[in-house]
Amino acid sequence: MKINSESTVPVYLQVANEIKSNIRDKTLKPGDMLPSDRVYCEQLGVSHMTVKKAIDLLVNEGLVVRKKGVGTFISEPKITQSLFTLTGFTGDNKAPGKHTHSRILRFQEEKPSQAVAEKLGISTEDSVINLKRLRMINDEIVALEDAYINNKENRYQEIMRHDFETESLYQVLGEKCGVKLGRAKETIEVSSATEEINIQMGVPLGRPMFYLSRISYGEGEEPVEYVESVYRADKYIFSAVLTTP
Amino acid sequence: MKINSESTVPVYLQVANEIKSNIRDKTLKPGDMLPSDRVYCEQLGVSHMTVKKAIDLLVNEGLVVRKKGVGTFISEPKITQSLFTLTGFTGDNKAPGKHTHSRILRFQEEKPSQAVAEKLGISTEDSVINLKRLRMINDEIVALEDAYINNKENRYQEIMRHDFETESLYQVLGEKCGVKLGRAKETIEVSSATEEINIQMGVPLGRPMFYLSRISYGEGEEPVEYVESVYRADKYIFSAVLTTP
DNA sequence: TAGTGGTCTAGACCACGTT
DNA sequence: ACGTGGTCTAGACCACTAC
Repeated sequence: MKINSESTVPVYLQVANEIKSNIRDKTLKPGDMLPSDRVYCEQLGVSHMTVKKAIDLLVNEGLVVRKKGVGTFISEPKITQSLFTLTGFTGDNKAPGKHTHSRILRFQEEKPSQAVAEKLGISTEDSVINLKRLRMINDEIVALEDAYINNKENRYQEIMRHDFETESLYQVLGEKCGVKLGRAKETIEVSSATEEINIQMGVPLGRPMFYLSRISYGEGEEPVEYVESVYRADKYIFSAVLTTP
Repeated sequence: MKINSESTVPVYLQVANEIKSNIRDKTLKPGDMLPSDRVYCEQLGVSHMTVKKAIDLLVNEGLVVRKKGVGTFISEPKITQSLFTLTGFTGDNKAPGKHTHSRILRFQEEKPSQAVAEKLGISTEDSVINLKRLRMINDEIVALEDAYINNKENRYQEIMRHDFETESLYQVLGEKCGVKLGRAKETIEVSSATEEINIQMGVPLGRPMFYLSRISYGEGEEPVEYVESVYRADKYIFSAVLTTP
């Protein structure tokens, strides 16, 4: 447990590696608390800022989680989710000891923005249903989903009569609206948490996040929904089974 | 262009937003250089460390790129790549004014590790061909690919006779080995750049990266290759077309 | 040589959660 | 009240790049 300040390797990196090996050696388990920043300062003889930078590295790797006023903890393993399934978020996360629910942030019929209208192949005078939900697993916010359902000619008006805190959108679409989703185009990128994400999801600013964008089509190739989602990158692994045509 | 130090909004965030709006207002184009850290310090009346933290935010968002001893520059837009295509990296990035090539880091026949053998459904006594390549677009390193090809009973020995700095692995597999890839299982997660990535790809430590893992199967459902890839998250958007069975 | 970004310190103050 | 992490400073030194 020594820092070599003569080394070309930055001190904060030496500290980060030191803590990493501490984690491995002592076989700390998920949920365990680490020594505080100040303890590391004394033990390693470096400044507060340097320890902070080192631990920030581990946070961005998803190894540990910091809680203001409480401490730093070894984080839980990541969740694996299919990129696209008919069951969606709800069905995808059915497992023993794991319960999911949603908090609705917005649920209304409206006229689409130009961008949304283009994605759905409709006009800005048509109707869409906007459903914006926080997604939770075991009461922890893990994702934010902002869905726009193509409601041209009020074809899916039925949707407005459901409660999506508990019901699954895909289930209602399939069972009540008679739409089978056959195909989807999806893009995935990484960006950092915006102020809105910070407020809505409680994720610190600048933390890397998955940004997914998806257009789902019915069996007749007509666009049914356009979704923009943000997932916590420290908690998710996405999986896909791909076939070549 | 003022900083309100009384605000509950952290100064570094105000600075980051200030710079963001500067970027938008002055319509700086990709490749343009930003004012130096010290200029921002004076203009905004904040310390070096605070400006650095603000700009680090933008760097992690992929908005700007820092070059040691040179300056900070507006970054180029992201590359979109399919999650899985038969053409692979080479074919996927064929576009006017865009040329791709590879640098081979390792290319050898060997006995697989336990982990690789399991993925390919073979024994550690069988043979695999390990092909590790840096992937470049316009001479810039954008990915590192580490592929293990199932060479049980020397079925694809042919591969060793090719030069994968210029040739495409999938093309050789298809045309010379008579293997058509029919299906693939892929996982995608985000983690930060390790020391190896830092050295091999020249990406600063801790920067978020896409980590992809893929097993590709031939038409007879036998595993053909196992690949672990790392992509620069500031440069890539992945896209997929998904179908429900 | 001059300018750039990168690291580091010692100490300050804050907001937060637990006790 | 106390300990936690979060922010911020003023100044220092370094390594790198360009001229």
